[in-house]
This record gives sequence, structure tokens and C-alpha cells, in this order.
Amino acid sequence: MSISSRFAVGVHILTLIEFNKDGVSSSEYLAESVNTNPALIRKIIGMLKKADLVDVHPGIAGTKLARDLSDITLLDVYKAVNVVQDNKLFSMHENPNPKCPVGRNIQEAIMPIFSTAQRALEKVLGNVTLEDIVADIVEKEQIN
Amino acid sequence: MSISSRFAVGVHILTLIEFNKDGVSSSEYLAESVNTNPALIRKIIGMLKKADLVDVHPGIAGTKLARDLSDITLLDVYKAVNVVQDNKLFSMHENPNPKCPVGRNIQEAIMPIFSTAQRALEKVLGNVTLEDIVADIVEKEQIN
DNA sequence: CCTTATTGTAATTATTATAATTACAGGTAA
DNA sequence: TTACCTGTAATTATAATAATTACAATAAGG
Repeated sequence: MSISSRFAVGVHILTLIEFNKDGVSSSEYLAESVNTNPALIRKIIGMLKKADLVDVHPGIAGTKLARDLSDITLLDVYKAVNVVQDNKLFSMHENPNPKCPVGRNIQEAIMPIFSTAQRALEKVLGNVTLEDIVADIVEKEQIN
Repeated sequence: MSISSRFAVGVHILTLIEFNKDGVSSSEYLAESVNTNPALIRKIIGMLKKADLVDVHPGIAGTKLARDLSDITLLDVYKAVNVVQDNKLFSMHENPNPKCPVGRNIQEAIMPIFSTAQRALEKVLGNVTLEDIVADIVEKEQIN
């Protein structure tokens, strides 16, 4: 199965807040661009807030970025929206048979490889910032 | 969410077939070590067979490796058991709003990054063979 | 040829996560 | 006090996994 779209939506939200930085980015406004409902947006924004990526306050319309664009990586967003936990990207079968030499060692043999693979994936995300995404979209808009 | 344990089970199965190469690896035998039921094992073996990783025949008990240990990577197993499709590890929200500059470009902006991350993960799996896993387990057994 | 055992596969059920939606309490500003 | 927004819980629909049961098709051995 695949990693929740919360991650892609989180990136979308943050990017749009930047594009709309002179306006008010309410959950309804953001939901319209993402094409989903405001409650889901607020849930994700709550996670981004907990990770100190955005500023938002009850009763006050709009969300703002809490940091500079160049200081937010996709890895920050990925961690914030909690789509994959540490060392849990790959699931293992629980309870292999301890009476079998393979059964009693397979988890320890595989685990480090799974960790390495997951870290390789996350490293790629850590090398891309929101600034890159925004620049890419600005460029795409200029071409068309 | 996480990647199906079919992958870990597939690796377990192939490793155990090697350990038991002088015996008969029936689905029941394999299921006992994995600690699941034979039908699931047979389903996974069917996938491994389709990928030419094992030899198995209806009515004849036992499964054998179809290639040398050193010629089967974890990536081969991962692809065989079909846990993640190309470019589908990360899911995107469908139908972002095309009237919004961010909505109409976000998918194309994010997609290449997701692809790169997925490939980085898969590259790690491609660098490990079943021979490595078997050697690791043999070593762990000798120590204990 | 017939019995027995195994593989291949379909169908069923329970579990889990996601995503969409509704509803409403709590907070803020005008 | 009104109007609007955020925060959050509850509900529903959907989808994938994993476990399980069942059985047809196949092959070996007596």
C-alpha cells in the first residue's frame, strides 16, 4: 500500500500559503485548491502546527508559515504529518517460529536493511525545500 | 501506512528454502516457520514463481530456488510480491483545483521528488542479495 | 487404476488505515 | 452580541491486508 496523501496535501498547503502570503489562507480557501473539505485541512494544519511549521490561532482566520521557505524541507513535512513512523515503512510478519534457525533470526537480519532503505528515501526528502517547490511552480507558470 | 509483510515473508520463504535445500519445502513446512497458514504461503510462492525466482509444480511437494542465491536481490523479491507499484509508493491527492496556480502545478512539481525517493529506497534493496541474508543468519547462529 | 498428498486459487471474514463528511464547542474580532 | 473561524470528535464509505476455509486440478506410489 502507499504512503498517505496527507504528505502531498501538506506540501500543497504550505506552498499555497506562500503563494497567498498577502492574503488570508483560511481552511476553506486551502480546501478549495486541494479539492477536499476544510475539516481535513484543519487536521493537517494542526499537525503542521505541532511541528512548528505554521502559525495558526483559534478564532483567527488564516495560517502563516512559521519559518522561512528555505528552512522547511519535505522531510520536515513528512515527519510532521506522521505518514510513516521510524522503522515502520516496511512491515514484518510478527512471531516467526523460534524453533527454526531462519524463523528466529530473520527479523534481525532484515531489519537493518529496511532501516537503511527507509533512511535513503527520507534523505532525498531532506534535500528538497519548499523554496525549491515554489520556484519550480513559478517557473512552470511562466512557461505556460 | 506501511509496505505489506508479503515482502518480508517472501524473503523468509526463500531463505528457508535455501536452509532446507536437501529437504522438501512444502507450503505447510514453510508456513510453520513463518507462523501463518499454508494458503498465504502458496499465494506468495505463486508470485515468486511468476518472477522466475522459484520452481514449483502442482501436485509435487516442495519448492526450489530457480537461481543462485547470489543472483537474487531483495529488490527482485520486492518486485515479485508486488507490494509497491512504480511511482506509487507515495499517494497524491487527485483533482487539485486547476484554477489555482498551485493546484494546477503541484502534482508535476512533487512527482519527480517522490520518484527519486522511491528509487533511492529500491536501490538499497537491489544491493542486498539472498546470499547476504543467509550468510548473516548463519553467522548469528554460530555466535549463539 | 485408485488412493493420498500437494499445489493453485477462489471466496469469506476480521482488521486496519484512509479519506470524506457532519457537527459542534471554543475562541476572536467587529 | 453577532458572525466567522479554528479545533476536534464522531460517523461513514472505501480499500488493502491478512487469516482462514474450501475445493478443483495435478502427480506420485502402491
